[in-house]
Amino acid sequence: MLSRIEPNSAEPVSRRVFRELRQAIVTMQFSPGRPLSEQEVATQLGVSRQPVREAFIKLSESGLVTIRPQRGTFVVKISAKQVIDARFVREAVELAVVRKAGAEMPARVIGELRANLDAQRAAADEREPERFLELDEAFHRAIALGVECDYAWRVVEETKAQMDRVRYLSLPQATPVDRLIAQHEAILDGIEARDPDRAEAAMRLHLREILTSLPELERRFPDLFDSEPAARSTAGQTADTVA
Amino acid sequence: MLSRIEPNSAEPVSRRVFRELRQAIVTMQFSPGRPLSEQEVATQLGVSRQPVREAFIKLSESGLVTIRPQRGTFVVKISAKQVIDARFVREAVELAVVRKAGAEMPARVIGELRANLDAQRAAADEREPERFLELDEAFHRAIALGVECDYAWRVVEETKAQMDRVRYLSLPQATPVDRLIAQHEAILDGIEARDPDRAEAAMRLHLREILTSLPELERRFPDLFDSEPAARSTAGQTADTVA
DNA sequence: TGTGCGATACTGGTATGGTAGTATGTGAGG
DNA sequence: CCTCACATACTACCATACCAGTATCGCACA
Repeated sequence: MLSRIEPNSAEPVSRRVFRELRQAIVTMQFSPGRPLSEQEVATQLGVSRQPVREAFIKLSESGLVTIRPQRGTFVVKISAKQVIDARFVREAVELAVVRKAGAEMPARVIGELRANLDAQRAAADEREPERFLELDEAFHRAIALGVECDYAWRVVEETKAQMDRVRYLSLPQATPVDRLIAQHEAILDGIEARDPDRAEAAMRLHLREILTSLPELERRFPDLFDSEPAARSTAGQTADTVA
Repeated sequence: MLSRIEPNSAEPVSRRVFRELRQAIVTMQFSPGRPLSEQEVATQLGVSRQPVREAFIKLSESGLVTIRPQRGTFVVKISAKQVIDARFVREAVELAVVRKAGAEMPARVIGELRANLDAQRAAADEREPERFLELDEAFHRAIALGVECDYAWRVVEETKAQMDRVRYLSLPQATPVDRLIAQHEAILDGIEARDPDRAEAAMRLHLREILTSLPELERRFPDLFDSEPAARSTAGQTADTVA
């Protein structure tokens, strides 16, 4: 399941473990609810428990696993509320970003985005959904970084982690890729036309897309979803302020 | 400087260390640029290096320290760009939240917010700026949680970490607390009037406030600020996608 | 047959030792 | 006096060992 970590040096082992596990989780190779043992993962990857432990900490910070002391570490189940909340934040941030892009996106980046769009079409023609997902992410990232919203993109990336699992879950089904590409084009048109309102509207429409498949998926895969939306005992470090 | 960690049990030591250090950093007890040694912090707190190390990891995830392998761990200097970026995200999220609040905030929470506002005035009268900061945070949090935007608040909390250091830095100077309270009231009025546009406008005005003091502070405390905005080598886990 | 208790095999949390890499300071040579 | 090499004192990283809880399973007993 997990490939052994070679002493590639240069990059810390803990980071590699983190990347490996993160990838496995968002691509649904590790089912929600699955227990992850420090010991087990460590032996499978051929490293000690320590780096694995640190990777677990980062994953829990990202909200992908929950660490229950003395009990175990588990891949968090997909929570409809969590996905909706993440989408809310993502929409808020990306709308602000795309407005900025509509106002001041440099021409050079617009060219890159056009090229990316062509690549998306190619990936769609050749029926390579995974490749399309990569290009999709790159498209959104290029918009954010194009107007120097690095931190904003970092936040979006985190919210995406939640939503990506849903996307991978809906991959086998017919994904209306053409539809998504058309939406991307509308966004880019708005940016190129220097029309923040149009760009924002197009982006808003685009980001609503994921909500359509959510109820269907929750019905089809009930055991992958968190049954009750209560009990948020995740990572949330509480700033202990008073009322 | 740091109080020893008593074996209070129940709560993991690493979490307590994290809270302690985080507090020390955002309140500027630990100056930006200051080196933090695992060994040193561990002995000062009377714990082993391991929990300290884990706390460092969480702090680096929050962007409050940078871990440079084999070199050292340092409190990150305040970066004007970083603050501006964080503010951008915070504005995007909180505007969306306050719009939602303007549409569907339950009356009960509005009552709580009124009470909080009174407490803010009391704190202002009694010249207790730190208490005011607590109430300020509680005010914003209550708005977010009032419309069940838990995750959104979590994101805001993270962005706040960056901005709070600036606030603490500007505390000794005359802080126009009355002005802030008036802005809070305007926001709440907009919510109570069920007028999302008004609430959003008030919130936007409010969140711009921090930008006013930033250049002044950067001029007065140049050594606390990152000289050049380049070299973002923070926590950013890269999703290695192609162009 | 059903129930409760206890041994056992886990879990994550903490402590500690060793290693590789980096900065720094010092002394020799120009 | 300046420059460069090398010893030394750090650093974070990784591995290992031990600890304190938790769940589970089986056996004794009602």
